[in-house]
Amino acid sequence: MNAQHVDRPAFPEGGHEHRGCIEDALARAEAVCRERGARLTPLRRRVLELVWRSHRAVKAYDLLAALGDEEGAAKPPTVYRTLEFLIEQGLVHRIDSLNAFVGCPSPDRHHSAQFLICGGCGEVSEMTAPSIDRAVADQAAGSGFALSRQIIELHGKCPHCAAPPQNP
Amino acid sequence: MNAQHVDRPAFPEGGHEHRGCIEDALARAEAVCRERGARLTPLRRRVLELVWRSHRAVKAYDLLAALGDEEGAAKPPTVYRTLEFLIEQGLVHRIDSLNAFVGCPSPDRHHSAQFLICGGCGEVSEMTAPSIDRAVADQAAGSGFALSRQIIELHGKCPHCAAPPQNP
DNA sequence: ACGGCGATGATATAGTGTAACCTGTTGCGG
DNA sequence: CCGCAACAGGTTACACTATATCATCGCCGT
Repeated sequence: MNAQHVDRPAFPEGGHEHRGCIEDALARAEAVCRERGARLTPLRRRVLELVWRSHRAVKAYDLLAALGDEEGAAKPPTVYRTLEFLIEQGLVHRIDSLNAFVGCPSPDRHHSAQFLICGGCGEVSEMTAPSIDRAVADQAAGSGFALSRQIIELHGKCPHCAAPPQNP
Repeated sequence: MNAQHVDRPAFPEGGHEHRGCIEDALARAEAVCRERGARLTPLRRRVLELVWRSHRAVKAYDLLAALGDEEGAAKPPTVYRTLEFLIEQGLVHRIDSLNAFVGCPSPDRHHSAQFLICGGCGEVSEMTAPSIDRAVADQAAGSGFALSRQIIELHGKCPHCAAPPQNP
């Protein structure tokens, strides 16, 4: 079995074979949609692939441009509708502080998510930290607040960008 | 001494005397700016007052409209520059998930903040929860991530909106 | 074939934010 | 007083983000 997504490193090495990431993401998307009876149409598949072109968050209008390059130019509603579907299915997350979108590495299970966003390389790493969830849930409950959705986006520098560029 | 801002309730009662909130906010702003040598000009003061008209997050273009109503119509850059100043001084926070702005009840001290955002009445409550800060800092450190800014916006229902409308 | 439905296309417009440049004011040193 | 620097604010124009609305297409079941 392939349990790669369980202990994925927070930020992949620069030289990693990214094609594998894309293929894995598409395979998981196929599986998830088949299981749920959701239709992963060619357009949706293509947009998901474009989102996964990097580990950075992608802007809607960059997707638009990328789609326009290859076939009949897409229009904004097409892209936003497609993203809406992908988000509903948990295949993509929206990063509010960037107005941008990033692929979810584990769409097969429901999960809360926190995002580490590197200001250097722009890469985004998703994590699910029970300790954060617990602290948040406790605080909300303590205020009598009925929590429905948490947005946690942490900006800073990833290990590669924070490290001084000197070599060993 | 007035220690009201220390144990402020998460969401004020509907019938509270809001004029006091505004006055307090303006007084704190005056004090903070005087202390730092920052200039709280009439425009900045007016915008801050408009932000504090409610405990909801205010959109930039609503501020724009409110300013336009009363004097020579303001233009977007004016509002955004003013908000930028207020944010730099910690007098206002930006709520990224709403593209909107809310007054900070305790601008006198540096603090991380988490926001409870009610989907019912739209009110926003700021809190500083050390337990959340700690969990976040631990997780970031565990990933080798150098944290610089955290965005934590919690959506749900405030106690007044979550409670069934029945009476005792 | 027909109707219904979901996906996509097309047009238009609303909402959010910034770049670039200019003007006025303030305070300070010469 | 003059000139300068620094900053606040004004103006124009534009870029970017997002949604409303209506039309079309293709698929599926009857």
